Amino acid sequence: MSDTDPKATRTGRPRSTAADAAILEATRASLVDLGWSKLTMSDVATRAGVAKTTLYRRWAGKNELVVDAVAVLFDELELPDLGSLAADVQGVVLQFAALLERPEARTALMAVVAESTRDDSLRHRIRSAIVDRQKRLVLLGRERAQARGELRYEDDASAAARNADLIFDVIAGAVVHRTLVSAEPVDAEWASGFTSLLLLGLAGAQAG
Amino acid sequence: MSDTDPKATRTGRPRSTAADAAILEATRASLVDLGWSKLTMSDVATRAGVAKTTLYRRWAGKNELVVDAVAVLFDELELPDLGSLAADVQGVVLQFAALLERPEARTALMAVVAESTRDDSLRHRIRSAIVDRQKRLVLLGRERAQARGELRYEDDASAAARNADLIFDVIAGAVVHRTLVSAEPVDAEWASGFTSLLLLGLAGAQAG
DNA sequence: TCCTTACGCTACGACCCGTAGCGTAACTGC
DNA sequence: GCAGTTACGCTACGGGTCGTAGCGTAAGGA
Repeated sequence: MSDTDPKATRTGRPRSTAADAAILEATRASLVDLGWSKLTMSDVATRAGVAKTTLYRRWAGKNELVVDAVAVLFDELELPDLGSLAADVQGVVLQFAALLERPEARTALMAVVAESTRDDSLRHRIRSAIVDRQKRLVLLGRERAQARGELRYEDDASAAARNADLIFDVIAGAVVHRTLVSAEPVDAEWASGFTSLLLLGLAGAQAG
Repeated sequence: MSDTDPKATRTGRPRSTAADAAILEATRASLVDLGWSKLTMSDVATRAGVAKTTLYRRWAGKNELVVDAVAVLFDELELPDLGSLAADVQGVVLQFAALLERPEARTALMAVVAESTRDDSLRHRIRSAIVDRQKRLVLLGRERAQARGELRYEDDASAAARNADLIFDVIAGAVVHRTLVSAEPVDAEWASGFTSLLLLGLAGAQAG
């Protein structure tokens, strides 16, 4: 988690895994009740039933703690095969939107990203704990679409990687912006319109 | 700004407009030097050469102050007519990306959006001070594209409005996500790929 | 049994918050 | 001019959080 030594056989009393779980759970609960800005280390410690010093033995501060506490939420995202690229896109959009409806995710995601603009190590932690876990859905969806014949297999591997990154930023960015900046709901209608735009383009979607 | 009474002829000593400007300037400078999380009201007051109480007479707190301090940056965005829809899209993408390169914008934008998830009045302030000032660019770009014959005029006004909102979220969301979450540069190459995707769609861009 | 590490607890200085109180400054209406 | 009104700078304050240090105790490994 925050250890530098993942598998070293260390002597002494081991860290309490129960405390780990209690702290992360307490952090999510505190995010729901208080939100990012009013969440304090003391409050989390009290909720988790541990001493404040125990938190600081595991995490450097609020930023790192919250990233780890929220990261597990993003593991819930899945990409069931809905039979077509359009259906897959719409499905993942609605799933991601449902995740962003959860108050602990809403308040934490933008906050830690904001912090990460001035903290490289935090940015890397967010990337490995959150961002990369979403990106796999794009890669999986593309594979399926290629197998169905909906998309070509790409020759240039680096161009293909750039393209996957682009699509990832477009999908995730649009949903996040709609939900948190515009602050309007991502419902089936919006997801449908977005999917049309993504697949057909601006002119194509207007014609269709 | 934060006054409820815009034009009433009020008696007494007027608020110092020099102090207003100094405070907002000091806020941006503090954002550059310290970032959102380490910016304090005391620091801003010191930099601006005013008393801390003067800040609180104008703004309820850090959130509102920073929104106003950063909002003016978004007024710099323009949409010169570059002759085609593709060029206009690419132009606005690069402009917005350049804005997000500025450290005061980077660190402030996500932070205030995160705060706004638990503060309705702050969300409205962000909307009127920042978001709506970007949205006009989408409306203007569509008008031009329609005049050129690149896009149809839409019959249903509400559908047209929904569509503009969708496009706005896609463009702004993608650029923000690329810049602040993926933390990779929005250069001409990326802007070009994004524009192709937006105009032609997933399959169309791959073919072109 | 020793050794090592984790834990809970307490206490601490440092800092920031947001407000109150005061005397002074600036502008308006009579 | 002279009141009346509002803004300003300054000081001070209680309340809260931060992150750390020190201590005695608990829980494993050799």
